[in-house]
Amino acid sequence: MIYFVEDDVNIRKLVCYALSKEGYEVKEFSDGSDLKKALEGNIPELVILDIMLPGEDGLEILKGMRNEERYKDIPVIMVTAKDSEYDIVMGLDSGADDYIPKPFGMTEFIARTRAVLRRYEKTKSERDYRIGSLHVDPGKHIVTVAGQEITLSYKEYTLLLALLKAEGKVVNRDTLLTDIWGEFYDESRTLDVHIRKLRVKLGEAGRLIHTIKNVGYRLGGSVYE
Amino acid sequence: MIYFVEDDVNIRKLVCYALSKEGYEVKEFSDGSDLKKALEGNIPELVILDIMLPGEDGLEILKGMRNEERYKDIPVIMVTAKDSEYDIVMGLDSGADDYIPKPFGMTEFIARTRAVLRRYEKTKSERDYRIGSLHVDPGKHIVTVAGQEITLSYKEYTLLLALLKAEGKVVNRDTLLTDIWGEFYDESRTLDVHIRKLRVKLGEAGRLIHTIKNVGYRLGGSVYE
DNA sequence: TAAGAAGCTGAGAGATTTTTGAAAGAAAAC
DNA sequence: GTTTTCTTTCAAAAATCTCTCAGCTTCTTA
Repeated sequence: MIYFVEDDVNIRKLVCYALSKEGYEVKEFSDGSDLKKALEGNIPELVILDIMLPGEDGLEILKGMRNEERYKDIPVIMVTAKDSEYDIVMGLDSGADDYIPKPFGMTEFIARTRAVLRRYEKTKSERDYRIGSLHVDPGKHIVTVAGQEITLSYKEYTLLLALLKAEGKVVNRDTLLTDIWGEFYDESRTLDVHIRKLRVKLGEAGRLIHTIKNVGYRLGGSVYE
Repeated sequence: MIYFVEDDVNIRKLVCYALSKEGYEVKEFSDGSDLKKALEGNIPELVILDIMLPGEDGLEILKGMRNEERYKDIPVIMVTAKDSEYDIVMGLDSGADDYIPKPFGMTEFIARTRAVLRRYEKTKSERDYRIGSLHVDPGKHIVTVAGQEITLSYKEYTLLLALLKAEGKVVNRDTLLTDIWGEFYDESRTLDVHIRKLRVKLGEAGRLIHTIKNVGYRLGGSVYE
């Protein structure tokens, strides 16, 4: 799913048409506040942002996104008529993944979109995780230990996935807390309790979760795992 | 290290100057065959390729790189005077990470370079340290000596990392004290005690930690280490 | 070679951090 | 509206870490 933010109706329709003809699903927005509402519901694979917008401009929206844990990995392409170098530099430095100056040809537009998505796919790749006897299929939402299906609650599952995504690297307590609980819980034992439940439910695979005192937790990654 | 391939001497010098002033190390090449030789010796962090080149052109070089396992993850920026859409599309579709049309301003050039490198850094994992039989993976927080995993406490680990980061250079007692403990501990034996624990836990690799009396400690860096 | 300085060592008290079991509070299912 | 399940809190217990102390060793130099 691609989110496209642009106030000019003609351009919007044109681009959406072209993108969907290429097989992409697109949702269009005319300003930043609409986009924000939509982001709360769903995380798109790519956001294409006009810099010149009524209300909050594209750069500000971008900066806002880069500061929020949930949104900061979404690739963003900036589009604008102001093709002064200054804007390009600002956009790239604020963390845009690419920059397309108006007027643009549709072919170039599509190509850049595809390039950014390709780059993104390379890191993400939706696949199963297998570590020891643990097997998780994120697509199907199924967790298995030694062939036995395990039922996890929502938080437990989210936590497990957060650890899996790190691929054997340590995940900070804070990172987990803010990613899963949203930075409110500071001094609470909530995380520990959930880790424990996970360990228990995972049975023999529970030992894959390592505590790194004063830092966080790590799933797998040891020499023999 | 950035590899920059461009046949026009003036542009080459200009860009190299600008990049090195930004703190990047740059090696310049006037054609593809020179680049290829260099690639065999070293993997750079980024290759910047002119499309128009004597001999093999930039697009072909890029395709060649993308087909070789060793080279296919190196980020590539294409540069060219032909800014027809066709070239852009071709460049991006062959797997270029960005595209800069000539004539370009230096600021934009640098910004795009920085953006691509930043993106790349994000995927590239932190480097491991290997000295003798000691192996430290900072991402996983795992320390191994001769293949055996070693458990270190937080302070021990932090101390080890501080020594490793110095890459064989001596680290002052004071530096260690202030970096790890925060400048309060002046006359205490705390540091000595932790060094000792490290040495003991590291076993045979413990001898890598050298005491430099009156100065501090050094990890590795001796002729045969 | 003796005295002083700097670093090493083993033990252990005190502090910190994590784990745990139980239970209250919320949310979802019935 | 009640039951069930999930989530969070709480406080005690366990595990582990950190730092200090005091005697010992090694090195330096006068």
